[in-house]
Amino acid sequence: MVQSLVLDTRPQRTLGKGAQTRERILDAAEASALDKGFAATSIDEILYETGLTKSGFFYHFRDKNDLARALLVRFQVNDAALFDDIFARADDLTDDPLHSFLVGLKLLAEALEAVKTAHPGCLVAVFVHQDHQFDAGVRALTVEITDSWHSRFRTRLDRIAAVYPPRIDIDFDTLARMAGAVVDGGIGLAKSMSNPRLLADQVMAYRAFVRAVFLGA
Amino acid sequence: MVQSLVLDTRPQRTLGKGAQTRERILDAAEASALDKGFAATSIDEILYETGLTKSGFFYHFRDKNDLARALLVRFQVNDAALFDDIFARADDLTDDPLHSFLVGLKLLAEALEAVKTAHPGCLVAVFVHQDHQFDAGVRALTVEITDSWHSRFRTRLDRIAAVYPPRIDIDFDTLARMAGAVVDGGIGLAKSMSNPRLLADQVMAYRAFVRAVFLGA
DNA sequence: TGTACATCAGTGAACGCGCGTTCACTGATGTAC
DNA sequence: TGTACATCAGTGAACGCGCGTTCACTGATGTAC
Repeated sequence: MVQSLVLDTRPQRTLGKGAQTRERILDAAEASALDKGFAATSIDEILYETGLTKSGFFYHFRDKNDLARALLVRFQVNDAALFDDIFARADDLTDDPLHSFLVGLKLLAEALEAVKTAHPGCLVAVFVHQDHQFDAGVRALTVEITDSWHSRFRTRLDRIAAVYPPRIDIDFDTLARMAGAVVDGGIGLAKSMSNPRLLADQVMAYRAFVRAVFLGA
Repeated sequence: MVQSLVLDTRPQRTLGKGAQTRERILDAAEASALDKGFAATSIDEILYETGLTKSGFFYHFRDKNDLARALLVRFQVNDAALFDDIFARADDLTDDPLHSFLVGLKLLAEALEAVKTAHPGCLVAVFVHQDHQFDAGVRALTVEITDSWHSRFRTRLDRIAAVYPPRIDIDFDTLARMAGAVVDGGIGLAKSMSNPRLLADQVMAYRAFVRAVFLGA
């Protein structure tokens, strides 16, 4: 499914006081949720991190479910920005859709490996694995994020196939979704083995597969 | 990381009364943990499913962490049995290590798709994403399970390479771990999209990659 | 075969703490006239 | 420019429920002699 891409989510400086506090709450909640899951992330803990009082928290979020939704919305926005940024840089380097995609995957692998925190994790994965404690709005968001990854990759694959006829018989929807699955699985792998390198390796393995599909072995 | 393979974990009939109750507790806990995470799985809920009283539960498990450990131990055993079973069947069909592996992956894809529950999920993934609320014993178990998957696949890949020189430049450790990553990511994907087919598709995509590595595109 | 005792597999009631949530209130900042 | 009022961004205290855990006790089964 869809992936971490732990981003720099520090609040922009143009935000007002309230919005800044809100971002600080989200930062603390995200860190804790990635570390031990959202259910185990208590509001008290967030208050300790942010120095707020309980009522201060509830001024910004109606309830804990509202916090979950806000976390995913922010992730969605930042995630999309990172993706677009990386592949725009790749497009600048070459006009060839295949080579641009391969460059983009390499940049993605580097970005994921460079993530500072020892345990990068995928917010969406965290929520998916704790599915049924959230309301429909939260669940719909995880689907939306997953879908947007899929369609971005799918579009790129179609553009490549127009130039390079595929050498391997594989459904493009599956190949597109595999990117998300590999990143997600790679995050879990890197997390459980405490080795961020393993995530980058998985992305590069996916890249090798895409290369083989369009260029042959 | 390592993967679901939701197995048939019904208690064997040779178990004594106490052991049977223990299995029933584990069944209920596993189902709930896969659905909404282990932290959100309350003991009360397990009691409701099993018809026990609270003290009945604590007769079998010292505390909740003890339950977590038991869940992973049982998963580890059943998971290994399923793996061995599937690849033994594949070995019966052919002596060629590559074709046996490809058959095994196909059987694995089928087994994963056939899982009855609408939301198959990976126990290990659930625990990895809730890492830091458990003691060191539980964390060590997730590493152990992940490692055993890796070494099983790695062994098979080495045996294949002795016969089929690889056509694609890829590290075998990474390729071996990719199996777990793809299954894990595929489970998340299937879960968030409510479509078990997506998991089987991912396993088959991995299979296509392995084929390309050793047979070319 | 009967009796004594030990272990197994629980019951029932209570406890206290932490959790998410509410509510009445408040000082600082912004806006209208 | 001063005053009135509204909104923003919170505070402080309390509440009640559910959670994991404990403890004294018990009926059924197994084992020794």
